[in-house]
Amino acid sequence: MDKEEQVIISFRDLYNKIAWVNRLKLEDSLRNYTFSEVGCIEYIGDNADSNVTKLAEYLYMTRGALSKMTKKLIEKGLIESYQKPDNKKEIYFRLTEQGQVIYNVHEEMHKKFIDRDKVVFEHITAEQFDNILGFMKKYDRHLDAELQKMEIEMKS
Amino acid sequence: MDKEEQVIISFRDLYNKIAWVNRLKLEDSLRNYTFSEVGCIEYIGDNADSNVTKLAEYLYMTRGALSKMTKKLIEKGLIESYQKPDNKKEIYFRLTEQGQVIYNVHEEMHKKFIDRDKVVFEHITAEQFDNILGFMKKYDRHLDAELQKMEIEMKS
DNA sequence: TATATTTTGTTTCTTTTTCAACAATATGAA
DNA sequence: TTCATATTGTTGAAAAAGAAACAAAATATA
Repeated sequence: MDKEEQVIISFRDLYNKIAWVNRLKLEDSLRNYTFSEVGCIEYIGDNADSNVTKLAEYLYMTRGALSKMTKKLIEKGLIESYQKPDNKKEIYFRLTEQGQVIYNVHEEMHKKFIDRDKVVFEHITAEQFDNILGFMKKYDRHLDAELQKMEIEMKS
Repeated sequence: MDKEEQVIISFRDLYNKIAWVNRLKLEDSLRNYTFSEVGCIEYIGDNADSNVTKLAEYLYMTRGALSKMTKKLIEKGLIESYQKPDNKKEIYFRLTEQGQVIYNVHEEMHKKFIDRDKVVFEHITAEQFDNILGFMKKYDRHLDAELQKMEIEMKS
């Protein structure tokens, strides 16, 4: 296995472990909400005028799934929907006060995760940080190009 | 947002995008199998004496889910189960010939992904590679310690 | 403008996954 | 050994999520 492959594999395994640990913690402190629901609340709290389509893209789920999820969150009183006078099609969401409480709990947890993992970054220099961030940006752009290729293939 | 947080967020977003792109490609070339099923076949192909419990840990799913999934894969003729003379409880899996075909397709796809992303690693020095791998290893160990802490908390 | 195409959100049906209880077996402790 | 505890795999019911078809509205095209 060459270095590239090693990095990619380690990258995947590490991400999965991080996600797993954080998910356990998160589901422990927000017992009545699923991981997806918390993600949904997080996105709505961070993005004005979020709708089903954007949520689906962010969470890598179908619009159908998010249509149901937002409906449930409205019933639970965590979010509310609204529309704009010039658009009768799109339906946007915002947090209610109760939803904001959940959002804040999530935020706190998120900060705790960052804090918990600070030690790992201890001996990393500013230059190394920039290297890593630069690398990830490059990878991200590369994938965007790949996705565009795939879209073109799909159409033909 | 400080550098640590930036790295973690970018890391998450990048991973999700990689997983998304590769999943689309994979589901396109293995149309009759779900992503989880392919992961299951991959693990069984790579690990001797794999059982429901190990599969569940690897895929971050429940044992129940894998009990059903392996049952289905047996019905489809992709894997087969066996036991050892000295253990009447544990049930192990191995690939059938047909399962090996799926495994090989997955392997090829995996190689293609690595190859597709080679350009991103072009200007990375051997030293940088070691830095990155070292960092990920450190992070991984850190999380293992965290998981152990959580286990101890659970018991009390 | 008129019409075709695309986008958006919802719904129904089906599949996947989880949850939680369970029996069978293995392991550990007295 | 014997008995308590832990592990393993399975099951049925419920929840979560995907797939596909659809209507309504927005956008593009002619």
